[in-house]
This record gives sequence, C-alpha cells and structure tokens, in this order.
Amino acid sequence: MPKSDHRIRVTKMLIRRAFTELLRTKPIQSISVKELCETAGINRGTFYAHYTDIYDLLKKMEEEMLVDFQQALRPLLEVHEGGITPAKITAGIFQCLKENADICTVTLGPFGDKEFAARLIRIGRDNYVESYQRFFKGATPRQLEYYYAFVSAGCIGMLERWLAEGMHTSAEEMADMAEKIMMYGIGFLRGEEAGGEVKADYPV
Amino acid sequence: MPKSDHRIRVTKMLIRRAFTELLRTKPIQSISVKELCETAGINRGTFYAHYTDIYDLLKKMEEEMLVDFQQALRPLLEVHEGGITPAKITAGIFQCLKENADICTVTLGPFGDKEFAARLIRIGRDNYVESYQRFFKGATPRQLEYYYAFVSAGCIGMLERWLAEGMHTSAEEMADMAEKIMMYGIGFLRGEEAGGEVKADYPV
DNA sequence: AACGATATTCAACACTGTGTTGAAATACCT
DNA sequence: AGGTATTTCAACACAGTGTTGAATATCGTT
Repeated sequence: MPKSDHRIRVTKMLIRRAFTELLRTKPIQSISVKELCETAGINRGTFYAHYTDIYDLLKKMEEEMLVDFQQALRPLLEVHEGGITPAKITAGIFQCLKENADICTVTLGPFGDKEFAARLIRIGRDNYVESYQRFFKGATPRQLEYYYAFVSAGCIGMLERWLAEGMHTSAEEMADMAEKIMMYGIGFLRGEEAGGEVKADYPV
Repeated sequence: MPKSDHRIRVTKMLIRRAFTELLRTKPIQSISVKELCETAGINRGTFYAHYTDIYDLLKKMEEEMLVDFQQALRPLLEVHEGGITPAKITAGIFQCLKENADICTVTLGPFGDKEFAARLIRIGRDNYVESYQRFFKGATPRQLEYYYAFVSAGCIGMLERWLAEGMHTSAEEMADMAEKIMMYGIGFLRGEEAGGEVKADYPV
C-alpha cells in the first residue's frame, strides 16, 4: 500500500512551488486556480483532485508547517523541569521558523494569513501561561490574558520583521532579545541583564 | 457646489453597513459584489459607481478610519514636550480605536487585514522611535528596530484581544497596562509600579 | 414649483473563472 | 508485464464580473 504515489508528490510539489511563487507577487485573493495551474504546469482538474480551492491549499500547507512546529517544540517541552530555560524554548521556536522560512515568509508576510499567526500563538499559549500563573499569583486573570496577548503578538511581530530582513540574525540572538523584552520591557534597551529580583523569581 | 449629494451618502452608508454585517458572518474573500448589493438593497451598478471591487471598499473604509486616527493623535503629539506622557498618548490611541470599533473589530479581527494593522503601527512608529533613540544611546539600531517591532505588534495584539472581548475595560486602563508591559516586561505582573531608574529615565 | 444636473435603477451584454464530468492517456508499483 | 491509480483533456452548466445605454428618481438651486 503506497502511502504516497510518486506522481502525487510531484504534483503537490509543483502546486506549492507555483503557489509560493505567485504569493510573492500578488495577494492570495487575486490568485485563481486557473492561473495557479498554468504556472504550475498542471491540469486544473488535477488541482481539484487534491484541494477544493486556493484557501484549502493554503490551509493544508500551513497545517504541515504547524506539525513541524509542534514537533520542534515537543522535545523542549517534555523535559520542562529539567533545566530547560524559556530562552531555549524561544530559541527553538525561532529556529523552527527559520527552517520553514519559505512558507513562513508568505504566511507571516504582508499578504499573509492572520489566522496562521494566531495559531502559532495559541500553540505557545498553553505552555507559557500556566508557568506564569504559578509564579505571579498577585496578577489578575485579566492581566495575565493581556500580558500574554501582548507578548505573543510581540513575538510574532519580531518574527515578521526578522523574516522580512532575511533572517541574518541568528535564532539564538533573536530569542535572547525576545526573552529580554518580555522580561524587562524597555529596560532591554539599556542593556539591563542583571535584573535581580525579576529574573531570579522567574520559573526555570 | 454640493460637496456630497444626499443620495451618495445614503448609498455609501447602506453599502458599508451591509459590508460590516456580512463581515461578521464570513471572511472577505467569500463576499461577492452581488451578494453585498443584495443585502444593502442597492443596484450592483451603483456599487461600481463608487468602488472598483470589494477590496477597494475595504481600503477606503480603512482610509477614513486612519484619518480619524491621525486626527486623534495630532493634538497629543503637537505638545510633545509639554507634559504629555507616553501613557496619555497610548490612552488616546485606545480611545480612538474604541470610537471606531465597528470598523476595527473587522479589520483587526480574525478575518481582518494585516496591512491595516501594519499601517496603524507605522503611524506610531515615527513618533515613538526617535524618543527612544534619544534616551537609549547604548542600544544598537537593530535592537531598537526589534524592540519597536515587538511592542508595536504587542499593542496590536492587546487591541485585538480587547476588541474581541467587547472593550469592557476602559481605554485608560488598557493604555496603562500596555505602558507598563512596555516598560517593565513581566514585572508588570508583579505590580511593579515604582520601577525606579527605568521610569525616571524615560522621556516625558 | 420647476429647472437642469446628477445619482440610481434596470436589463442586457460579453467575459472570466468555477467546479464537475467521462473517457483517454500516462505513469506508478509489485 | 499487468492491474491500478493518477493525470490529462475537452466539454459542460453555472455564478459572478464589469460595463453599457436608456429610463427613472432624486438632488440642489433659482
């Protein structure tokens, strides 16, 4: 039982390549199935054999990326109490995004899909929030909500800028910056490394 | 010379009302001009007399919102050195968004437009970045870039959550939270009000 | 109130893209 | 090499697009 026919893989590869190529020049809403198939060099009927429409294609591509994303995070999260710092987790995230740059530059780019970013955020959410909650009992749930809304969107914003600039900075350095901004806010710009209490109290 | 015919205003109002109504139920990409005109109760030809397509309509609605946005910010920015705190500016921003909730819930919502959020960010950018640069000479330009990318996206993220929750929190409180997160990072959750040096050194 | 000007309606048009069909051709895997 | 699965191809009905011109309704002004 051939899990994946060679022809199918080729077809899907052609479709996806053509799709990302088109997305570099125009927003998704003005890409038609017809045009996509012509640039991919495949028959239109073949497209419909695999996807229902353009947005279905996008969704499935994102899906596969998110599987990678989850897999990249899992080993980091499993140890959890075994000396893994939040910085390392964050670095792992950036690294994973870097490895999937071709898709991410599109889905996180100016013509990208908001929902995709939202899902990236949601994946991180459950892992981070509970750690926070344990260590900041004084904070109200609403404050926690908004803090997470802020920093998650903030990380996405950094990621977008990073991708837009060709990812010259290393994943580790990006993670380090993100971590520090989350920890110290604007203190980050003052090279505030030894934050004292705040850092010490943060879950390891 | 009548600057705006009464009929035109009525037509545009009907179109926009129908548009936001439809956007509450389905993503923009599956709204056709035909359907829009039917729910608006106007002729399809009339739509094309004012807009070229659905996205043109969205763009023009966003445009008007951004004019409001700019106007709401200008008085705050003009004084600039006269005792206006960043907190007040931020509160003004949240207030403006709240007044344009009908459009913003759409353009910043899950089916919304990334470019719109990006433009909101860009408007704030020029005003904030130079203030930062003046006071944080130790920071590299890249650090400034990424710090701004982080906090601007962070604010948008908070805004989105705020809109999604029906804006029950006051604009002032939102601004206060945003401000503190930007200043103290996670220290915000520990009720860190008297940040000492950091706050004192921050531009007024 | 009546005017010219302007906006909207309406029906019709050609056109593009959609999504599906069945049969033929092609490539796959064992 | 053979049976199977995939792709191709032409054709189809269908829905939405964007534009047209003439008729109608509404406007601002005198």
